[in-house]
Amino acid sequence: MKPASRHCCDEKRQDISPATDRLRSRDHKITGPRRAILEVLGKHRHPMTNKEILAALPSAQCDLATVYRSMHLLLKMGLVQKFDFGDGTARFELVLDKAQRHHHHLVCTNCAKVVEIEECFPEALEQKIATQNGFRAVSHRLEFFGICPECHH
Amino acid sequence: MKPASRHCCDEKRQDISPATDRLRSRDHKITGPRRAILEVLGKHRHPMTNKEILAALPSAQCDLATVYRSMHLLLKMGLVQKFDFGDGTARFELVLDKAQRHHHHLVCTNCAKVVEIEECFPEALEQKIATQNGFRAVSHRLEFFGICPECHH
DNA sequence: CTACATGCAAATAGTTTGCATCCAT
DNA sequence: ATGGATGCAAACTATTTGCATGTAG
Repeated sequence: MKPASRHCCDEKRQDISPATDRLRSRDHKITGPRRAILEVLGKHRHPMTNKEILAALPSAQCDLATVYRSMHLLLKMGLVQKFDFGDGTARFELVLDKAQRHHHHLVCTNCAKVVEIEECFPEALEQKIATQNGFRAVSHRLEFFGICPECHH
Repeated sequence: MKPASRHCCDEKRQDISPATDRLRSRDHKITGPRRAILEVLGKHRHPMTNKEILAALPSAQCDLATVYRSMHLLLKMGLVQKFDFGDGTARFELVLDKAQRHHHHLVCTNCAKVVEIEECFPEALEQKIATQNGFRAVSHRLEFFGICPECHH
């Protein structure tokens, strides 16, 4: 995945107040970096790496370590979802409502274009896998890869 | 995933000659390290990290870099399959016959026990996802996570 | 005021690579 | 003999952490 992911640049940006409210309610401070990071995530609604988030931050910016720490916090609070496209770099997406909580992606292995996928691994099948093996609290990690329309001549 | 993955130690070890034959046929040398690595993979039939492979090598061993280079080669030759359990470390499994080519795993997030899963994402559904988005050559990466029987008291 | 958050730099961990030497063919 | 393979060390990338300082509440 060489080029930075392509997004159909940033439609509907989200209101991040539900996120800041949640942070405040659990005694976390709403600092400049945190607010800026949430705004970036609310604006770019695609999986972003920590470096991409940092680069998208308005002028002043903050330290990369702060982005990492913020993502840890947001992840623990359930405010972002973490994705793994198999290239050794974590990506994050803001989660503000239940609806968008669990979903997957279709990634172009040539240009890194990302499409959000609503289909999911069949619940009944997952349940069967869990039961057959005596596992509890089973979840899955699923991403699709292929060549996008624009990349096959 | 703190502890090293637990395996129900190493049943049926596989004959690796199909692999060495294939390497030779494509003008790759069968060196000591390569043979040893293939034997380790044939013996431990579970996803192994490069470090685990190195550690499992008989006495003399070789350099970690050689393990990495060997896995690249074996992957390119289609002789191993690469898995990503989301902990930032690649894992590999020997692939000697078509049957075992594509499969998934159920991983205990507590003790790292790994169970091989035969179920797969429904082909028709994947095809639909590909078509709907105009993608070609679509594949998927899928792993299951949960708590194994021995880890829930 | 005070605990939590941040910046900075150093430390980790996984993986890759340059280069001189070695060895399978 | 000879080009690919290896060992060793250094380089890289992503991520984490210690510590002194800064600031939200």
